[in-house]
Amino acid sequence: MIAEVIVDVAAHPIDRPFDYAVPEELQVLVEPGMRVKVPFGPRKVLGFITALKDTSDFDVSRLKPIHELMDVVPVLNEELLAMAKWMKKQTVCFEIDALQVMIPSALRAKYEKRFVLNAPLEELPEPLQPYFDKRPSVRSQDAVEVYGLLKKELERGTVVADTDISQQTAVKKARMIHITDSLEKLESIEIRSNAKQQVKLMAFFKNHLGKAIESSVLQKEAGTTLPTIYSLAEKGAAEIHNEELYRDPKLLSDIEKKPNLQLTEAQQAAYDAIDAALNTPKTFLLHGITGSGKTEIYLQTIEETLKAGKEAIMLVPEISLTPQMTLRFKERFGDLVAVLHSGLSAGEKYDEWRKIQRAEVKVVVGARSAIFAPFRNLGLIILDEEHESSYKQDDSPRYHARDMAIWRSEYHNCPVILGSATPSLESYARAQKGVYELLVLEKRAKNQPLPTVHIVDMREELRNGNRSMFSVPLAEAIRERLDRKEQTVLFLNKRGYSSFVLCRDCGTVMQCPNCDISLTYHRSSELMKCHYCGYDEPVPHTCPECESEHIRFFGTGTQKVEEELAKLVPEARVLRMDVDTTRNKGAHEKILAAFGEGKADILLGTQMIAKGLDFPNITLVGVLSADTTLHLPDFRAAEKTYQLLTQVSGRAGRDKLPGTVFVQSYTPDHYAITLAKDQLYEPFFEQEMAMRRASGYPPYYYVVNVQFTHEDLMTVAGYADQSVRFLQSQLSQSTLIIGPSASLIARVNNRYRYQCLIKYKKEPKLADVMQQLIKIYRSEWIKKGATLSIDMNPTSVM
DNA sequence: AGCACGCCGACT
DNA sequence: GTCGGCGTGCTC
Repeated sequence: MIAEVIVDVAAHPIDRPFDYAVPEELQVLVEPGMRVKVPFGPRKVLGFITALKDTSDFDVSRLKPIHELMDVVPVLNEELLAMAKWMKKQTVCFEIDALQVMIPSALRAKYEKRFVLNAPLEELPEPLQPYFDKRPSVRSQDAVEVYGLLKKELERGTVVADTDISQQTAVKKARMIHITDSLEKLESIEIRSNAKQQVKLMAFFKNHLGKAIESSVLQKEAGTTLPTIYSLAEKGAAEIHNEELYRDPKLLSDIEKKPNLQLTEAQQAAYDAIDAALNTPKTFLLHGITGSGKTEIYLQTIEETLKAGKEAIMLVPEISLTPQMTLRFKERFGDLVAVLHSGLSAGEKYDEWRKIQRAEVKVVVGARSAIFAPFRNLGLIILDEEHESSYKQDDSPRYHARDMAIWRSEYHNCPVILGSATPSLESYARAQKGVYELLVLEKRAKNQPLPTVHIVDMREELRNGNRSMFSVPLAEAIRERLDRKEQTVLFLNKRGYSSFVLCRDCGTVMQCPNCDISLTYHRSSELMKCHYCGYDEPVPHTCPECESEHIRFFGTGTQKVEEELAKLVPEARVLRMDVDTTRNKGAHEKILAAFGEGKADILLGTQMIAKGLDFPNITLVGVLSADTTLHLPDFRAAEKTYQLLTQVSGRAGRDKLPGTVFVQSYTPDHYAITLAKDQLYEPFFEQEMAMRRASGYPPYYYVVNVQFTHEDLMTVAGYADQSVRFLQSQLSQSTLIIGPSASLIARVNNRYRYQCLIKYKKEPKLADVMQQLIKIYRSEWIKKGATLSIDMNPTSVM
């Protein structure tokens, strides 16, 4: 028996299956999808079995045997193995990367070099002996001081090198105390009256008959110690076992089950359409304005799916994956729900994943990578906020969760729901063409009116002599809310406001010496940091160029606004939410909870407050500058601005009190701003489509971004130029190739970056041509220290 | 990617 | 003479 193995080496020449002999004793056990340890050249690596067969094109007598089987149950099933192959083609990535992204990070291998003793200890030179006298091997990193000696011994053969392959986390085991369920038995046990500890514990036992409690929890709750527990256990009051345990971040027991809500007519219509298609691989685009009750439709269609004995995946953007959000699912589906999000430790994620693999849960709620949940009988996939760019992974494998969802829906014959208040142009265009079925919710579920949006022309403010960040009408509105004890949310677009140091005499902005980007001022550490390469230096007192002392610190965007706000309304209680104040685990939730409880009048924040903020007392939303996203050099700038404004406006007036929104802008007539005012999606779509058609961008054209990096500017420019010429010769006439040109950030970590953009409508040879380009790169440029990265359908081209 | 092999310069 | 620099080529 022969196994095809994809080994854990991400490099072009290795990116294909290697054949290995399956040892006799493993033949009954092996299955595709299991991980194996295999010899690969002079070392050992981890790999995935992708197929089993009886013959090989390779010389069978030279096949090496599998060294060790890492799993008893496959970690990937046939579906996911097939999906990885497709993903490799689709996204131009290594197959091993596609496989790795599908399993929890805890199962990914860690490699550690070791020196293993291969002769009697006495044969080693004296200084080496202490390293081996307790153990037969020593970790490479623990023996740095004696590398020279070890090298000699390696040559003599008294010591051999080896790689230790381990995974990060294993199954968690715990000591569980099972209290007997028989009160009689407990009462029959005699305890000496001076054994006070035991008496106390016995009382606890009597109150918790038949329960199983983890030993450490029991010790805390009952105020006892392990020996006491053991003494009672010996008398028959309890049994003690070591058991596998899930690291359950939260106990579900206190969550109250909640019934379905009554659907509105529009919701019902959408629900019926999906319900009728539960066994077809159809994609729906659910276009519902903010607050139109999309989630209730999700919940009820999931319920139908479960009734049919199938499973469901619910994807949400990472930032909306808040406790309130997941609570709604747990209220409906109880412990049939697994939640996967970045706040979990690797071990916790692994446990949630195991629940899915063992079919103990039926619903997964999670961010992007939850699309790989190893369900076998998938009945429904939902992507909420489908336009979010976080559904696309921005490093290899550069996959889009939407594409993966549609692939799985075809495999399982089940529908996909793409939900959004502001669909991506791609999806809406597909819905118009009939590729997706469009479902529309035009009204808010509780029939609240949309908030009133005022656009404030900041040029006018400036002309009237107002140079602050707050326009007169916004400032007035804020004061009004303070008087009425209502809440305000102020939204600051972080980009464009990042904090830098500027010399007011010569205009110098401090730059990173390794990257073409300005350094960011970090107040907490008093350092200037580069966000691209990690470089830092102390904050200067004088300008490094002209030695002037007139240097100005532009504080973090939100910090600066906070200071101005304090001048404007000194009496207001302000909560600030940005990367600085949410760095600690749980800080995000704490700030939101505090705001929800009315502990502050104003919440000031960046992107992260645009989503999921749902408090009845918010009646005012201020967007301090709508322009910052609008003028980014990216074809999606208008789309992103429209989405953001709609999203942010949706935070106001979600309950009984009507909401008001102020959008400040220097370009108040731009269609992305005027049309977002009344959430006129269709007209926005039409207008933006016209722009895209004129400039040849998605959805009219597909885009591929090819980026090159090299230490030397001329070299990388040369390679980019050769590539463009090669691509032009291979691709069809109608395909446009833009560039090569320097990337927006032309240098990162002392490497110059060049890119070109391929825009095409139909290009059947594209995958082949990209492979050929990789071949050229492999045979010539890679040796010279260049890198090449290919991004199919990038979300942004900056 | 990582590791071994192999061929040339500067040291004991 | 040997140690060690990194170019080249292979990995079932």
